[in-house]
Amino acid sequence: MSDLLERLRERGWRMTSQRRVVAEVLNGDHVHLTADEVHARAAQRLPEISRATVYNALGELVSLGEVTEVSTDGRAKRYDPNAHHPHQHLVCSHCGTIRDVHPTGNPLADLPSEERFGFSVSEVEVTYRGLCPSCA
Amino acid sequence: MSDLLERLRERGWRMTSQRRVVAEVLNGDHVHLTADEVHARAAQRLPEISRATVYNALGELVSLGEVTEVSTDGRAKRYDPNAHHPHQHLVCSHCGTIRDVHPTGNPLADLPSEERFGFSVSEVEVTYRGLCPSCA
DNA sequence: ATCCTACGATGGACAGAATCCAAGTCAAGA
DNA sequence: TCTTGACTTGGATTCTGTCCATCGTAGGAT
Repeated sequence: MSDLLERLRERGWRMTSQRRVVAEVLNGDHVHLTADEVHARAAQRLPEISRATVYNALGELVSLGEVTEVSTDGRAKRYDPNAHHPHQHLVCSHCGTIRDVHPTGNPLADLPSEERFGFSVSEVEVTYRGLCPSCA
Repeated sequence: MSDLLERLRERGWRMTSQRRVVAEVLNGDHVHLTADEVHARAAQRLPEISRATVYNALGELVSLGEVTEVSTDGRAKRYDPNAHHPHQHLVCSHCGTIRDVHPTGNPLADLPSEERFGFSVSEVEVTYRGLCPSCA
Protein backbone atom coordinates (compact mmCIF):
# COMPACT_ATOMS: atom_id res chain seq x y z
CA MET A 1 0.00 0.00 0.00
CA SER A 2 2.82 2.38 0.79
CA ASP A 3 4.51 3.75 -2.25
CA LEU A 4 2.24 4.03 -5.21
CA LEU A 5 4.61 6.37 -7.05
CA GLU A 6 7.44 3.91 -6.67
CA ARG A 7 5.45 1.04 -8.07
CA LEU A 8 4.19 3.09 -10.98
CA ARG A 9 7.66 4.14 -11.96
CA GLU A 10 8.87 0.55 -11.78
CA ARG A 11 6.03 -0.51 -14.01
CA GLY A 12 7.16 1.99 -16.61
CA TRP A 13 4.29 4.42 -16.21
CA ARG A 14 5.38 7.59 -17.96
CA MET A 15 5.64 10.11 -15.17
CA THR A 16 4.38 13.61 -15.85
CA SER A 17 3.78 16.32 -13.29
CA GLN A 18 0.03 15.85 -13.67
CA ARG A 19 0.15 12.11 -13.14
CA ARG A 20 2.47 12.53 -10.19
CA VAL A 21 0.03 14.87 -8.49
CA VAL A 22 -2.92 12.57 -9.10
CA ALA A 23 -1.00 9.61 -7.69
CA GLU A 24 0.05 11.67 -4.68
CA VAL A 25 -3.53 12.67 -3.96
CA LEU A 26 -4.59 9.03 -4.02
CA ASN A 27 -1.62 7.90 -1.98
CA GLY A 28 -2.67 10.20 0.86
CA ASP A 29 -5.72 9.60 3.01
CA HIS A 30 -7.61 6.40 2.49
CA VAL A 31 -10.86 8.15 1.77
CA HIS A 32 -12.73 7.37 -1.40
CA LEU A 33 -12.70 10.46 -3.56
CA THR A 34 -14.76 11.21 -6.63
CA ALA A 35 -12.93 12.15 -9.82
CA ASP A 36 -13.94 15.74 -9.20
CA GLU A 37 -12.57 15.70 -5.68
CA VAL A 38 -9.33 14.24 -6.96
CA HIS A 39 -9.25 17.02 -9.52
CA ALA A 40 -9.88 19.67 -6.87
CA ARG A 41 -7.07 18.38 -4.64
CA ALA A 42 -4.72 18.00 -7.56
CA ALA A 43 -5.49 21.54 -8.64
CA GLN A 44 -4.31 22.86 -5.29
CA ARG A 45 -0.83 21.81 -6.26
CA LEU A 46 -1.06 22.16 -10.01
CA PRO A 47 -3.69 24.81 -10.72
CA GLU A 48 -3.99 24.29 -14.46
CA ILE A 49 -4.54 20.54 -14.45
CA SER A 50 -7.48 19.59 -16.62
CA ARG A 51 -10.38 17.36 -15.71
CA ALA A 52 -9.77 15.20 -18.75
CA THR A 53 -6.24 14.50 -17.54
CA VAL A 54 -7.50 13.44 -14.13
CA TYR A 55 -10.04 11.13 -15.75
CA ASN A 56 -7.35 9.69 -18.01
CA ALA A 57 -4.96 9.08 -15.14
CA LEU A 58 -7.63 7.52 -12.94
CA GLY A 59 -8.72 5.24 -15.77
CA GLU A 60 -5.17 4.06 -16.28
CA LEU A 61 -4.61 3.46 -12.60
CA VAL A 62 -7.74 1.33 -12.59
CA SER A 63 -6.51 -0.67 -15.60
CA LEU A 64 -3.19 -1.17 -13.86
CA GLY A 65 -5.04 -2.53 -10.85
CA GLU A 66 -3.59 0.12 -8.56
CA VAL A 67 -6.91 1.64 -7.61
CA THR A 68 -10.46 0.34 -7.68
CA GLU A 69 -13.51 2.03 -9.04
CA VAL A 70 -16.48 2.02 -6.71
CA SER A 71 -19.75 3.00 -8.32
CA THR A 72 -22.42 3.81 -5.80
CA ASP A 73 -25.99 4.33 -6.95
CA GLY A 74 -26.17 6.85 -9.73
CA ARG A 75 -23.73 9.18 -8.05
CA ALA A 76 -20.22 9.90 -9.24
CA LYS A 77 -17.80 6.96 -9.16
CA ARG A 78 -15.33 6.96 -6.31
CA TYR A 79 -11.74 5.80 -6.46
CA ASP A 80 -10.35 3.48 -3.84
CA PRO A 81 -6.55 3.49 -3.50
CA ASN A 82 -6.65 0.50 -1.17
CA ALA A 83 -6.61 -2.01 -4.02
CA HIS A 84 -3.93 -4.24 -2.54
CA HIS A 85 -5.92 -5.20 0.54
CA PRO A 86 -9.06 -7.15 -0.34
CA HIS A 87 -12.04 -5.60 1.36
CA GLN A 88 -15.69 -4.76 0.90
CA HIS A 89 -17.66 -1.55 1.29
CA LEU A 90 -20.18 -0.07 3.68
CA VAL A 91 -22.09 2.79 2.07
CA CYS A 92 -24.32 5.38 3.71
CA SER A 93 -27.57 5.39 1.75
CA HIS A 94 -28.11 9.03 2.59
CA CYS A 95 -24.83 10.91 2.19
CA GLY A 96 -22.93 8.36 0.09
CA THR A 97 -19.77 8.12 2.18
CA ILE A 98 -17.96 4.81 2.00
CA ARG A 99 -16.01 2.84 4.59
CA ASP A 100 -13.85 -0.19 3.96
CA VAL A 101 -14.98 -3.25 5.88
CA HIS A 102 -13.66 -6.79 6.27
CA PRO A 103 -16.49 -9.30 6.60
CA THR A 104 -15.81 -12.85 7.73
CA GLY A 105 -16.83 -15.78 5.57
CA ASN A 106 -16.29 -16.43 1.90
CA PRO A 107 -19.18 -15.40 -0.32
CA LEU A 108 -17.66 -17.20 -3.31
CA ALA A 109 -18.27 -20.49 -1.51
CA ASP A 110 -21.90 -19.48 -1.04
CA LEU A 111 -22.66 -19.74 -4.74
CA PRO A 112 -23.27 -23.39 -5.57
CA SER A 113 -22.15 -24.58 -8.98
CA GLU A 114 -25.73 -25.14 -10.17
CA GLU A 115 -26.23 -21.42 -9.60
CA ARG A 116 -23.29 -20.43 -11.76
CA PHE A 117 -24.86 -21.11 -15.14
CA GLY A 118 -21.56 -22.00 -16.73
CA PHE A 119 -19.92 -18.71 -15.78
CA SER A 120 -16.32 -18.79 -14.60
CA VAL A 121 -16.89 -16.68 -11.52
CA SER A 122 -13.77 -14.80 -10.53
CA GLU A 123 -14.75 -12.15 -8.04
CA VAL A 124 -17.41 -11.20 -5.56
CA GLU A 125 -18.28 -7.74 -4.47
CA VAL A 126 -20.28 -7.22 -1.32
CA THR A 127 -21.85 -3.87 -0.52
CA TYR A 128 -23.46 -3.20 2.82
CA ARG A 129 -25.91 -0.30 2.94
CA GLY A 130 -27.32 1.65 5.83
CA LEU A 131 -27.26 4.99 7.55
CA CYS A 132 -24.05 6.36 8.96
CA PRO A 133 -24.07 7.77 12.51
CA SER A 134 -24.40 11.37 11.37
CA CYS A 135 -27.27 10.68 8.96
CA ALA A 136 -29.23 8.39 11.30
CA MET B 1 -44.60 -12.50 -8.84
CA SER B 2 -47.08 -12.99 -11.61
CA ASP B 3 -49.47 -10.11 -11.89
CA LEU B 4 -47.82 -6.79 -11.30
CA LEU B 5 -50.74 -4.85 -12.77
CA GLU B 6 -53.15 -6.57 -10.41
CA ARG B 7 -51.10 -5.76 -7.34
CA LEU B 8 -50.64 -2.15 -8.37
CA ARG B 9 -54.34 -1.64 -8.84
CA GLU B 10 -55.05 -3.19 -5.45
CA ARG B 11 -52.55 -0.87 -3.87
CA GLY B 12 -54.43 2.10 -5.30
CA TRP B 13 -51.83 3.08 -7.88
CA ARG B 14 -53.64 5.42 -10.23
CA MET B 15 -53.67 3.58 -13.53
CA THR B 16 -53.01 5.57 -16.65
CA SER B 17 -52.29 4.19 -20.09
CA GLN B 18 -48.66 5.22 -19.71
CA ARG B 19 -48.22 3.53 -16.36
CA ARG B 20 -49.95 0.44 -17.63
CA VAL B 21 -47.55 0.15 -20.53
CA VAL B 22 -44.50 0.60 -18.31
CA ALA B 23 -45.76 -2.05 -15.91
CA GLU B 24 -46.48 -4.39 -18.79
CA VAL B 25 -42.98 -3.99 -20.17
CA LEU B 26 -41.51 -4.85 -16.78
CA ASN B 27 -43.90 -7.72 -16.24
CA GLY B 28 -42.68 -9.39 -19.42
CA ASP B 29 -39.27 -10.97 -19.75
CA HIS B 30 -37.15 -11.11 -16.68
CA VAL B 31 -34.33 -9.24 -18.27
CA HIS B 32 -32.90 -6.20 -16.60
CA LEU B 33 -33.69 -3.17 -18.73
CA THR B 34 -32.33 0.35 -18.49
CA ALA B 35 -34.78 3.23 -18.19
CA ASP B 36 -34.13 4.05 -21.81
CA GLU B 37 -34.84 0.50 -22.92
CA VAL B 38 -38.06 0.53 -20.94
CA HIS B 39 -38.93 3.78 -22.66
CA ALA B 40 -38.15 2.32 -26.08
CA ARG B 41 -40.32 -0.74 -25.49
CA ALA B 42 -43.12 1.31 -24.02
CA ALA B 43 -42.98 3.63 -27.01
CA GLN B 44 -43.65 0.71 -29.35
CA ARG B 45 -47.11 0.51 -27.86
CA LEU B 46 -47.64 4.11 -26.93
CA PRO B 47 -45.51 6.21 -29.28
CA GLU B 48 -45.90 9.53 -27.53
CA ILE B 49 -44.90 8.45 -24.05
CA SER B 50 -42.33 10.78 -22.57
CA ARG B 51 -39.04 9.85 -20.98
CA ALA B 52 -39.95 11.83 -17.88
CA THR B 53 -43.06 9.73 -17.45
CA VAL B 54 -41.08 6.52 -17.66
CA TYR B 55 -38.59 7.83 -15.10
CA ASN B 56 -41.45 8.86 -12.83
CA ALA B 57 -43.18 5.51 -13.11
CA LEU B 58 -39.97 3.56 -12.52
CA GLY B 59 -39.16 5.68 -9.51
CA GLU B 60 -42.57 5.00 -8.02
CA LEU B 61 -42.35 1.29 -8.67
CA VAL B 62 -39.03 1.26 -6.87
CA SER B 63 -40.55 3.16 -3.90
CA LEU B 64 -43.41 0.71 -3.82
CA GLY B 65 -40.91 -2.12 -3.67
CA GLU B 66 -42.23 -3.68 -6.84
CA VAL B 67 -39.01 -3.41 -8.79
CA THR B 68 -35.38 -3.05 -7.76
CA GLU B 69 -32.77 -0.70 -9.08
CA VAL B 70 -29.53 -2.38 -10.11
CA SER B 71 -26.52 -0.25 -10.92
CA THR B 72 -23.91 -2.54 -12.35
CA ASP B 73 -21.08 -0.37 -13.49
CA GLY B 74 -21.80 3.34 -13.39
CA ARG B 75 -23.56 3.10 -16.69
CA ALA B 76 -27.33 3.44 -16.74
CA LYS B 77 -29.26 1.90 -13.87
CA ARG B 78 -31.19 -1.24 -14.68
CA TYR B 79 -34.58 -2.20 -13.34
CA ASP B 80 -35.22 -5.65 -11.98
CA PRO B 81 -38.88 -6.69 -11.89
CA ASN B 82 -38.07 -9.74 -9.76
CA ALA B 83 -38.28 -7.83 -6.48
CA HIS B 84 -40.43 -10.37 -4.66
CA HIS B 85 -37.80 -13.08 -4.71
CA PRO B 86 -34.71 -11.96 -2.85
CA HIS B 87 -31.71 -12.73 -4.99
CA GLN B 88 -28.30 -11.51 -5.99
CA HIS B 89 -26.67 -10.92 -9.34
CA LEU B 90 -24.11 -12.61 -11.50
CA VAL B 91 -22.66 -10.25 -14.09
CA CYS B 92 -20.55 -11.08 -17.12
CA SER B 93 -17.53 -8.79 -16.98
CA HIS B 94 -17.28 -8.84 -20.73
CA CYS B 95 -20.75 -8.44 -22.21
CA GLY B 96 -22.56 -7.11 -19.14
CA THR B 97 -25.48 -9.51 -19.07
CA ILE B 98 -26.98 -10.20 -15.68
CA ARG B 99 -28.42 -13.39 -14.21
CA ASP B 100 -30.30 -13.69 -10.97
CA VAL B 101 -28.66 -16.08 -8.52
CA HIS B 102 -29.53 -17.38 -5.07
CA PRO B 103 -26.44 -17.84 -2.91
CA THR B 104 -26.65 -19.74 0.36
CA GLY B 105 -25.54 -18.14 3.59
CA ASN B 106 -26.32 -14.78 5.13
CA PRO B 107 -23.76 -12.07 4.37
CA LEU B 108 -25.31 -9.72 6.92
CA ALA B 109 -24.18 -12.08 9.65
CA ASP B 110 -20.66 -11.91 8.22
CA LEU B 111 -20.21 -8.29 9.21
CA PRO B 112 -19.23 -8.17 12.89
CA SER B 113 -20.47 -5.20 14.86
CA GLU B 114 -16.96 -3.80 15.32
CA GLU B 115 -16.85 -3.53 11.53
CA ARG B 116 -20.07 -1.52 11.33
CA PHE B 117 -18.71 1.78 12.57
CA GLY B 118 -22.00 2.84 14.11
CA PHE B 119 -23.92 2.41 10.86
CA SER B 120 -27.38 0.90 11.04
CA VAL B 121 -26.83 -1.63 8.27
CA SER B 122 -30.06 -2.55 6.55
CA GLU B 123 -29.19 -4.34 3.35
CA VAL B 124 -26.47 -6.29 1.61
CA GLU B 125 -25.92 -6.57 -2.07
CA VAL B 126 -23.70 -9.29 -3.48
CA THR B 127 -22.47 -9.15 -7.04
CA TYR B 128 -20.60 -12.07 -8.57
CA ARG B 129 -18.49 -11.29 -11.60
CA GLY B 130 -16.99 -13.54 -14.21
CA LEU B 131 -17.20 -14.58 -17.82
CA CYS B 132 -20.39 -16.08 -19.18
CA PRO B 133 -20.16 -19.24 -21.31
CA SER B 134 -20.34 -17.36 -24.61
CA CYS B 135 -17.65 -14.83 -23.64
CA ALA B 136 -15.24 -17.34 -22.08
C1' DA C 1 -73.70 9.39 -17.99
C1' DT C 2 -71.51 13.66 -16.99
C1' DC C 3 -68.81 16.77 -14.32
C1' DC C 4 -64.74 18.11 -11.31
C1' DT C 5 -60.45 18.29 -9.76
C1' DA C 6 -56.37 16.56 -8.03
C1' DC C 7 -52.99 13.85 -9.81
C1' DG C 8 -50.34 12.39 -13.82
C1' DA C 9 -48.15 13.35 -18.48
C1' DT C 10 -45.59 16.21 -21.46
C1' DG C 11 -41.34 17.92 -23.52
C1' DG C 12 -37.97 21.13 -23.44
C1' DA C 13 -34.58 23.11 -20.46
C1' DC C 14 -31.24 21.99 -17.30
C1' DA C 15 -27.56 19.59 -14.61
C1' DG C 16 -23.88 16.33 -13.36
C1' DA C 17 -20.64 12.88 -14.84
C1' DA C 18 -17.75 11.27 -18.12
C1' DT C 19 -15.81 10.99 -22.87
C1' DC C 20 -14.05 12.75 -27.25
C1' DC C 21 -11.14 15.39 -30.19
C1' DA C 22 -7.81 18.34 -32.53
C1' DA C 23 -4.04 21.00 -31.37
C1' DG C 24 -0.28 22.03 -28.42
C1' DT C 25 3.42 20.25 -25.05
C1' DC C 26 6.83 17.42 -23.01
C1' DA C 27 9.33 12.99 -20.95
C1' DA C 28 12.70 10.15 -21.91
C1' DG C 29 15.53 7.52 -24.97
C1' DA C 30 19.03 8.11 -28.88
C1' DT D 1 20.43 18.31 -27.64
C1' DC D 2 17.11 16.35 -30.67
C1' DT D 3 13.18 13.70 -31.85
C1' DT D 4 9.06 11.52 -31.41
C1' DG D 5 5.30 9.36 -29.68
C1' DA D 6 2.81 9.75 -25.65
C1' DC D 7 0.48 13.08 -22.69
C1' DT D 8 -2.28 17.31 -21.70
C1' DT D 9 -5.63 20.72 -22.64
C1' DG D 10 -10.27 22.72 -22.69
C1' DG D 11 -14.20 23.08 -25.14
C1' DA D 12 -17.71 20.38 -27.30
C1' DT D 13 -20.35 16.39 -26.90
C1' DT D 14 -22.74 12.40 -25.08
C1' DC D 15 -25.22 10.11 -21.71
C1' DT D 16 -28.28 9.80 -17.70
C1' DG D 17 -31.36 11.75 -15.10
C1' DT D 18 -34.18 15.70 -12.97
C1' DC D 19 -37.08 19.88 -12.99
C1' DC D 20 -40.91 22.66 -14.11
C1' DA D 21 -44.89 25.03 -16.08
C1' DT D 22 -48.65 23.65 -18.64
C1' DC D 23 -51.97 20.52 -20.37
C1' DG D 24 -54.75 16.27 -20.00
C1' DT D 25 -57.32 12.73 -17.76
C1' DA D 26 -58.73 8.83 -14.20
C1' DG D 27 -61.94 7.96 -11.27
C1' DG D 28 -64.86 9.53 -7.52
C1' DA D 29 -68.94 12.55 -6.86
C1' DT D 30 -73.39 13.92 -8.48
